[in-house]
Order: sequence, then C-alpha cells, then structure tokens
Amino acid sequence: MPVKKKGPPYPVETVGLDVLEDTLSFYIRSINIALSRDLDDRLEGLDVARGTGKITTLLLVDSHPGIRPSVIAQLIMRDRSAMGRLVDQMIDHELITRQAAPDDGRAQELHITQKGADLARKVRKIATKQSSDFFADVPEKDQKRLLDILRRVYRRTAGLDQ
Amino acid sequence: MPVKKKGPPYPVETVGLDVLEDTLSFYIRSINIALSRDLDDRLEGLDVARGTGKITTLLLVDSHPGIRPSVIAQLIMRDRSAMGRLVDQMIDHELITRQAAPDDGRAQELHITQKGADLARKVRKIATKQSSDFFADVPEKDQKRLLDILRRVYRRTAGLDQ
DNA sequence: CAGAATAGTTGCGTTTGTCCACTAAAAGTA
DNA sequence: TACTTTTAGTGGACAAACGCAACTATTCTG
Repeated sequence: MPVKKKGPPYPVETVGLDVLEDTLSFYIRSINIALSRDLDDRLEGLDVARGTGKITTLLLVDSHPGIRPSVIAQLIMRDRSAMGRLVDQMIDHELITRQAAPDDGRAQELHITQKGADLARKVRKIATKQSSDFFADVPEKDQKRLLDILRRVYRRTAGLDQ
Repeated sequence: MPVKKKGPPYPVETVGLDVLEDTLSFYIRSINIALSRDLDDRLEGLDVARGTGKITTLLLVDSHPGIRPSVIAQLIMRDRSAMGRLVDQMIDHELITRQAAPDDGRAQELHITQKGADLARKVRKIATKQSSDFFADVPEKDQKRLLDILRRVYRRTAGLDQ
C-alpha cells in the first residue's frame, strides 16, 4: 500500500487556471509581470529603470528631435500629468531638454542630450536583446505572427489607425 | 505655395517607434496597460478591482478548495509577502477563509465563502467577456494561435513545465 | 540531532499612477 | 472683435501595490 505523500493538495503543475486558462488577458497580464521584471534587471542602474515609459520616451526623443510630450503620452498610454513627471525626471538626469515650441505657445519640444543619445544606443541593444531572449523558445515563425497581431492590437488601442 | 500647417512636428499617427516597433516586449507591456484599465473599469466596485492577482486567487480558491497561498503566488508571479496581503484583503472582504493545513504546520489552506463563490461566478463572466471583447478585432484563427503561444510562454515562465 | 529549506508574516521604503483643479494659449464661432 | 471651447502642460493630493529583507515556526535531510 503506497504511502500517502505530503505536499500541497494541489501541486502547482497540476492546477488548472479555471476560465483564465483560455483568456488572452490573463496571459498578457501575467507575462507582462515577468517581462517587466526581466527588463528592469537588465537596465540595472541605467537611469531608465521601471516602466515602458522611460525607454520609449528616450528612444522617441532621440529619433524624433522636437517631438512633443503629448504625442509621446498617447503612444505610451499615459495621461499628461504622468508624462510631465516623466519628462521632469529625464531632464533631471540630463537625458533630454525641454523648450517652448516656436509656433505654439502651449506646447513644448523635446530634444536629446549627448548623454541621452549615448544611453539610447545602449537601450536599443538591451531592449531588442531582452525581447528576443525572453521569447527565444517561441519558434521564429510564431514570433513573427505574434508581432503582427500584437502590433495591430496596439495600434488600434492607442488610436493610431483610422 | 501651400500654407505651412500648424500642429506638432510629428503627428501621432506617423511617429515610428524606433526599435520598439519590432519588439514583442513593447507591445505586451503597452497592451497590458490598456487591458488592465479596461478590466478594472468592468470590475468597478466588485471587491476585486486592480491586478490579475485578486481575480486569479478568487477563481483558484473557488475551483480548488484548500489550495495553498504559495501555490497561487507562483501562478500569479508574486512573492509570498504580496500574496499574504492579498489573502488578508480577501478575507477582510469575506471572500475566502484561511485555516491551518492539517498535515503541515507551516502551510495554510484557503476556502471560498458563499459570498466569494457568488462573486466568482460574476467574475468568470466578466473576465472572459472582457478578453473576447478586447480582442474582438483579431480574427478567430489568430486568437487561437495567440492563445497557444502565450500559454506556452506563460507556463514556461511560471515554471510549470518540466 | 544539526543544518538547510519551506510557509507565512511584518515592517519599510519606494515607486507609480490617477484624479482634479488650474493656467495659458490657440482654435472655433458669430 | 468678443466669447466659448479645446488643447498643452503643471502641481498637489492621494492611494495602492510591490519588492526586499528580516524573523518565526515547521519540516526535511543526512
């Protein structure tokens, strides 16, 4: 007669996720957690840890000199107040500069600094490597597919299409 | 000679996302934001707003009577301390109960309450509907594919395979 | 029995984001 | 021109949530 093993009544590997098992939202949200942690680890001490916000802002300002905060805000799906703080922070770190827009007194234009440009180069490498490492197990073909689908969802959600 | 239009130097629709354009991480992280907001809206006042954590916990406790906090923690990718607080909160709301595990003095077993079970029923409906609404634009076939791929990534990340 | 590992708790600090109200400027309207 | 509405950005207050690290109590290993 086999001895009854100890251990939890429901070992992790065997637990069913109820309806979440088939829910895209659940997986996106869970993977997001792991993804963000992994990315943060790799950005250790780089003035740009935590959140998609800083990275995206840095890269956008670098590749679009004079871009406006409100435009970035929409792309990273944050409200203007959050965006403002983000900009403040990056200016403190001397990654970007802010100046009034010449043709619109309400708006600002953001520009990259030397330090920001240097960081942007590093961050590009890290971000792309991180993503490909993280999804390394996913077959090439599936990755492409995933990218296409998610890009579409993102663009629609951010209001970039139509 | 055409008059020079006002407006931002880089209108949102035309801004390229630099290397992020092809980075899975970026899309996952961005979509996650929209997804979470949408879900929170739909959970308005339901004792279970904010975070994948509460929903998953509720459903798991409901479908696995006696499940342990540490098992759930691993599935939702949180540390034990975060999980503990989550449990406290749900007990305060009288959604679940906690008791010592009979066979292991260190462990606990969680059980659903009537109120919790009722809520679980509602939440199942909301969560599945939310996900399918949100991804309604994605063709059925792509959704299946997405689900398969993401499920695999999740299971690997959460350490459920092997 | 001694040492290592596991489950859970608690305190601490940090960060992050959201809501709301407010200013200034520009655009629309008549 | 005068009036209204919309847009860009700022600042404060507030509320969570999360992770780390330290600590207790069990249990497992050898």
